[in-house]
Amino acid sequence: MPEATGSSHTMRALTELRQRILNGELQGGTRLLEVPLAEMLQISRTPVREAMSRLAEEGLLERARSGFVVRTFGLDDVIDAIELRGVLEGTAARLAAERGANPELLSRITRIVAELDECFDGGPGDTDFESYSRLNADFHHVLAQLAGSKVIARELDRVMRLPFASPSAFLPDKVDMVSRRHSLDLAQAQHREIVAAIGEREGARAEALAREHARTARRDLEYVIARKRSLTGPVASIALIVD
Amino acid sequence: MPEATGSSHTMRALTELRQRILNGELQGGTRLLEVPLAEMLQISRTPVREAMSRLAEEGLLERARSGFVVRTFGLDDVIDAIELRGVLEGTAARLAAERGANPELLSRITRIVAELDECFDGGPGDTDFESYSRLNADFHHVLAQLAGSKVIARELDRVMRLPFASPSAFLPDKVDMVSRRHSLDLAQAQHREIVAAIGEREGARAEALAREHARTARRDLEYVIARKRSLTGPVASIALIVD
DNA sequence: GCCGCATGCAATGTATACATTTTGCACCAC
DNA sequence: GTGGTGCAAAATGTATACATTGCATGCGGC
Repeated sequence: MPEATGSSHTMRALTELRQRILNGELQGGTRLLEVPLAEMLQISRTPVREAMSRLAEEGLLERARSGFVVRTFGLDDVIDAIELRGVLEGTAARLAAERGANPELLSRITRIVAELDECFDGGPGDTDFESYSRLNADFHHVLAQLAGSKVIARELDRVMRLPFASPSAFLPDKVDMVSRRHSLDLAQAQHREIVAAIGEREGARAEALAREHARTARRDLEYVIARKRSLTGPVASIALIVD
Repeated sequence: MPEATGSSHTMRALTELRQRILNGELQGGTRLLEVPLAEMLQISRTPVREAMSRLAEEGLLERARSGFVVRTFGLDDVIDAIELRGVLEGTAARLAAERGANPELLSRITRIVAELDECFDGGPGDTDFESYSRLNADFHHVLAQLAGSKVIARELDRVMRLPFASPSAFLPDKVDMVSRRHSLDLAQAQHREIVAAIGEREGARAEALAREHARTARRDLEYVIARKRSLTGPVASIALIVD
């Protein structure tokens, strides 16, 4: 039985299309036609369809009456997606606190928070952005699982897979590190508080903290927009659309 | 250009497979093989794949390393899905209140609540269950849109499409109407309160009420389980698995 | 001039042949 | 007995030919 999830041509089509959508080459509202895409990628229509189907599942495309259309994201949608992530993470945190979190996961997330601290240890101007970004993603991934609910974790993963709703989408990077270090400090303090609230089984507090944490991401987004600074990551085009 | 969304063979496969999953003929964990399904449905593998892809999008199937597997739902998952619906509806209600709901939608949902009242007018034992169920679905559908957020509405629709998370899944039906009339009365009172809170722009209250409303659905579910009464609707098998 | 139908084109739906790959099973070596 | 390796078969990945369908365009009648 071959891999149904990641065949070579399908995977390439998936990767290429995703990239072209995220970098703005395929703008929102664009209708995707099988034949031209197949010719462009030098493959047959079949893997193109398969790839488009998966991108619809990811939320980057939507099915039209016929075929697929690139989903349109405006500033409102980006803000709502961040809000939604906050709500879902709040729910995950609350349920984890109420039901009692898996001890192994709880110690794992505690360790992640400690490792996040270490990213600042190199010195004030020597923050390890790459490590921070990766560990931050780990934190949110473990948080999604902490409620012990497949349903919650699944939907949270879905929402976080939208690139502009990802926990690291608008993180202050090296360029901003000096002026916006306080944002990272705040976020890290929130990480600690969320884990503490879950450990102390204070559900309501854990939920409120997780929501507030997402609002930090929103403030980072607003900073990016205010500065009209183009992003470097996969969210580049979104930031432009948003602008 | 033909219809990409609802071709005959694909649609038939979609309908048949969905039904066989929901009625338990295809149990959770079952691996779906293209060739046997194509033979069973007397069509080729292509529309079978298309249908399975859409069922994965609906959340009834999940992609395995190879092919698709029927998603497993236990009692925990059903409860979590209802909780999730409550959280999302709470968010929709809160945002609608905070941002100001679309007046047209607000009057529409107000009217739906009034029409729900009329379902009881026929007399104590003459409640129109069909109408109530339909109007109840309408209420929740409009509520999903009331926040004016495509992102929220989309995710809410996704969750509600899971048959056991639908607002009408465990509604007391004719059989229970006498003994469980109070459940419908409570739900209807909550409908009114939610709309009122949104109209009065009390976000936190609207959110809390919507969450509480979902817990009514959870109590209905628990009643069904406690009575070990098999359901008649599309959720029949789920209720059995749950049991 | 306008309405309506027919026709052609374009795009996706469907079927099927073939390629690729995974996986289960058996056999052999250790 | 256990583990690994290889082979075979089954299942999906891929390509492509053909069917179907919806839309646009143009012509003809009214």
